[in-house]
Amino acid sequence: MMRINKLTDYGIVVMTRIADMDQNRVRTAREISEDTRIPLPTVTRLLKTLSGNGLLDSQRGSQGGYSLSRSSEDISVADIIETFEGPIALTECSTNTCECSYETKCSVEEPWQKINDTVKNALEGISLNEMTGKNQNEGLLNLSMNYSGGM
Amino acid sequence: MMRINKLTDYGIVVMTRIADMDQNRVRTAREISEDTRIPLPTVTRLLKTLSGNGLLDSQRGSQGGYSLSRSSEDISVADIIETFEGPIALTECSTNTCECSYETKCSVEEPWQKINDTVKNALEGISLNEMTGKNQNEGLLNLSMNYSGGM
DNA sequence: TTTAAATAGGACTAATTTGGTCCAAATTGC
DNA sequence: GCAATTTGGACCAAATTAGTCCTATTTAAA
Repeated sequence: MMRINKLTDYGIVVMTRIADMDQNRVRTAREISEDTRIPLPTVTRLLKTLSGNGLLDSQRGSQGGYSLSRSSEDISVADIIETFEGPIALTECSTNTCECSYETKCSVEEPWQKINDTVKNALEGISLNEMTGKNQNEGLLNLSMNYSGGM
Repeated sequence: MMRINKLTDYGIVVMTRIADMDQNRVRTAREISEDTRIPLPTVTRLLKTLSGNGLLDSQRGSQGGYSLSRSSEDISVADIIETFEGPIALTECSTNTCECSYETKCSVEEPWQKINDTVKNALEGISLNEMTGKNQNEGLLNLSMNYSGGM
């Protein structure tokens, strides 16, 4: 059903949660696990991935924890997805130099590029801040898609 | 990597191939397999799915085969994807009545709706005709995305 | 009326990916 | 030194996906 992975989904939940909380204090994996009810080992892994990719800052040791590496306005949904799934691309064709096994595929390559770009733009346009509860029901998420193609 | 499934990808290749060919004659699974180099059993299955979902017309028996059920301008990439993967939705949350296991997830639901709509619109905007070799390099695929959101 | 060429439907298996857990090491503050 | 954390990586179980195969049905033509 053309899904993002469950872990990516959790990743967004976790990031949203961190963005929602007081920014003056780091959050431990345990706290986030309790808040979100996602099992601790899984949260641990999510946080490691997120900090490894620079979306979170981490502080080790006692009193350590995680915090956003930059403002929630400056983190996009695309950033989070790419952290877990690599470059946003619906087909293999569009990522690397296409090694299509079946010849016809390649005639299809260019349209796919554009499709992917569109999807990517859409996801880059949503900031983490917009995912938080802070600005609910204010119609802040105002996404439109103009298609002016056809023959 | 947020992919569509391989079979869906093949499905698009197969549809593109059929659209590319002479429309006055039906095509057999065997022919399409030879053209695309996708193994016959797999092609067979793809074609069954595509005709079962109304994207192809099928004619049984000797001299039978498959043909587009409507003009290639009237078949979108979204149609093909949905045939293989069901409704286009990046998260489970957005398909059915959300049964989120983790409470925070739901605050995230509405933004996801919009994200999904955007992706869906993008894919509905690409016709099968535009995927064919018929109109290469004519800049026919003119997709743009306007994001007018933010705080 | 028989036969050959097709599609239709569904069961089944193998391969791959994903989700989730766990352990040992390194770091830090008290 | 000790306790609380993150870090890194290995590992297994579960779920999904890809691919194959078999049998029935339909149709055109010899």
